[in-house]
Amino acid sequence: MPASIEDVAKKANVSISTVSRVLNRRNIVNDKTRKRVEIAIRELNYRPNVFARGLMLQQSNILGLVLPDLHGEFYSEIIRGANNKAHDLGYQLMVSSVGGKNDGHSVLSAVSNHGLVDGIVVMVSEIDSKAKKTLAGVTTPFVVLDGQVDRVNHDSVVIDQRHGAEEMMKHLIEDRHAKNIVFVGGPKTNIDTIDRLAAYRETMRQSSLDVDSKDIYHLDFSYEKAFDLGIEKVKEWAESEAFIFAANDEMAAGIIDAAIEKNISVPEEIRVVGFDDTRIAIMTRPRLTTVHVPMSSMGAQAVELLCQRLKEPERPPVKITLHSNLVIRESCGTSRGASIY
Amino acid sequence: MPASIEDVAKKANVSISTVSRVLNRRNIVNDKTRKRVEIAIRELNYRPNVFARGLMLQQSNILGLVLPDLHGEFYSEIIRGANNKAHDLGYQLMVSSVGGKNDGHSVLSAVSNHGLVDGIVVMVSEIDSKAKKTLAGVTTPFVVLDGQVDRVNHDSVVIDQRHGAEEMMKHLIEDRHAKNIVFVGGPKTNIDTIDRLAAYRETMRQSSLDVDSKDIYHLDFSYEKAFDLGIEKVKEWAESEAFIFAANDEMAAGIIDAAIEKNISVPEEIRVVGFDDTRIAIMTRPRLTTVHVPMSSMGAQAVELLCQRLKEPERPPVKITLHSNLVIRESCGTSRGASIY
DNA sequence: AGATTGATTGAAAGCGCTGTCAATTACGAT
DNA sequence: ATCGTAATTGACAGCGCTTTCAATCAATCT
Repeated sequence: MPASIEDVAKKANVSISTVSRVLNRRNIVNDKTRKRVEIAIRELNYRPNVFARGLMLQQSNILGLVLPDLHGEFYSEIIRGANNKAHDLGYQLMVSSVGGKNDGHSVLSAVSNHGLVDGIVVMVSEIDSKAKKTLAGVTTPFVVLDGQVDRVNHDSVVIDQRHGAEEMMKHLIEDRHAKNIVFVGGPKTNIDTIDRLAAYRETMRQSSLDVDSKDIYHLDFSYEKAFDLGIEKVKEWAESEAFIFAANDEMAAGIIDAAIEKNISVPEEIRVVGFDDTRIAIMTRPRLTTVHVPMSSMGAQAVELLCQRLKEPERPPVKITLHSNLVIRESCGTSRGASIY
Repeated sequence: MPASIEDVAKKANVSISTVSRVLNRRNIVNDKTRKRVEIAIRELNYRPNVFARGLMLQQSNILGLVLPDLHGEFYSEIIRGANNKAHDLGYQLMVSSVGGKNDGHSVLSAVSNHGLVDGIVVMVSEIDSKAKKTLAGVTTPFVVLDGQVDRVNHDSVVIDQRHGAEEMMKHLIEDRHAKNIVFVGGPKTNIDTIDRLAAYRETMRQSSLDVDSKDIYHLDFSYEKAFDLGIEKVKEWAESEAFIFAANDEMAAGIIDAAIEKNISVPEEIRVVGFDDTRIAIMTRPRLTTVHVPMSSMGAQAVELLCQRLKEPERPPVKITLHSNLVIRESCGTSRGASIY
């Protein structure tokens, strides 16, 4: 139904080769003929068929983005960043989620081996050996986002969570004189949780503070679970003058709300901090002291890196590190340089 | 580089036709040959080339999702719903945003005329004549999501915002005895704003309440702008015993926080309600009375409708209406059947 | 004028796959 | 054995595009 290159050629009274040339390397065709062809193209509303083109060129100008999940602002910001950058660079983005009902590996291989996408940005939140093996089998160029794929010699963009987390811990300990810090993390196997917890332990050790394993909780990053935990523990925490370091803003919000529910005031009686610096952080009262993670940049940088790789397949792998940093608001005591939003 | 159908044929000692047959209609080929071919396929790790296939079949199994924006939970939930459904039905999803730097029309036409996607879900938040014209030029099957594309005879899924909004207004007026309701909407041309405002006006009229045009504000759906407005107006609103009907939860949250900032208590001094029932609604204190909009269903249903259309191109257009409904929490007075989350 | 060059164009060979149609084979019936 | 029929397979023509490679033509040079 749609016009083909042949239709254009007939209409413009040239061969399809010529049409193809004005499409791809317009400069090498005579001005007059080019004009004729261009008019024909416009009149027929002609668009090259992606498949035919892809078949010849073996490329689609489509990039894949594979995420562990699509839930929450974290991922949606990554998508946004990736999508904008992709468009800027002339690519389309295909988003897939590995979580939920979809079997992760099947999705990944669908996106990749398909041969459809020119490259993939993969975000793996839980690196197990299976995931590594899957990754190893992927023939399409890809970059790893925020996954510590150890020893895998690949392009990657990671956030230096350690830095932000340590900054936060130091703030709690040095500026706020915290003695007792409770860590509320996501699942044990989750990469971000592992990193943030490592920073927690390390800083505690450096400051000669004991870490009681009872002070470490593994939830699922959700407001609800954190709220429930808060309801149960918040009194106890208040008595022990605890600081709560939640591994994301949502859980921090849940704990704050639990405190309010239990008539425990924040930051006077307990202090709560978050991670990610999502919009939630400015919507809680008090606003969250948290660690800013450049979410949309992550997506954008990963796409950019991927495109560079596509241009220079032989280039040695690059690792881009994005920095996270402390943002002080009010959920952890009188602010020093607090930002309103 | 990757194995082609010919490689498989050679390896299995059959013709490419036979390989193609085992790929597509396995039953019509002899068991023994089929086994041979299957082994060859596995050994070569063969995957049919999407482009070649697409070229023949003129279909890609890719669906496009075009959104006005990618910002915020509303869209991310739609993506999630659409993505899951698409996968369930054997499709891949390609997401595009029309907002931001991307010129909307170019994106739309890129996604559509490209011929890449088999169908599109388009969400248009601001229907102007230009948008309509663009839509009219799209040859790929598409369904319109949440856009009142008047008189355009198309598959569409819309939310019955009117219903939810009216329910809300009635709740305010009848149960809460509101006399003075302020409407805080998004941009004037935004479809959702238009609908919600219409319901507002209509209910006010029915209840013989005056609507002062000074009580209608058009912001941009953001927390920040609403917060600023709140800071300015909240005292005044408290004095006039106003109810604030915000057109989304984010703005409602902004206003509540402004009230807190100004030491005005919610819901005692002013009452604020939202729209959408995003996660924000349970994170504010007090929690938001709001209108629940089935966001992820919207995405899912739109995709499902689109796939049906692809199967039956000649079927008369279908319009699916999703219902929105009032969710009573605490931001508007003592709750009657309030839910905790 | 005849030859050489460069600019411009067209013809045709695929890219990897599907589907049509004809050819081959197997097998039971005559 | 011979035939008819059904089951199975292969040859080949495209799908719409890019890209050599050769052909054409005008312009320049000897």
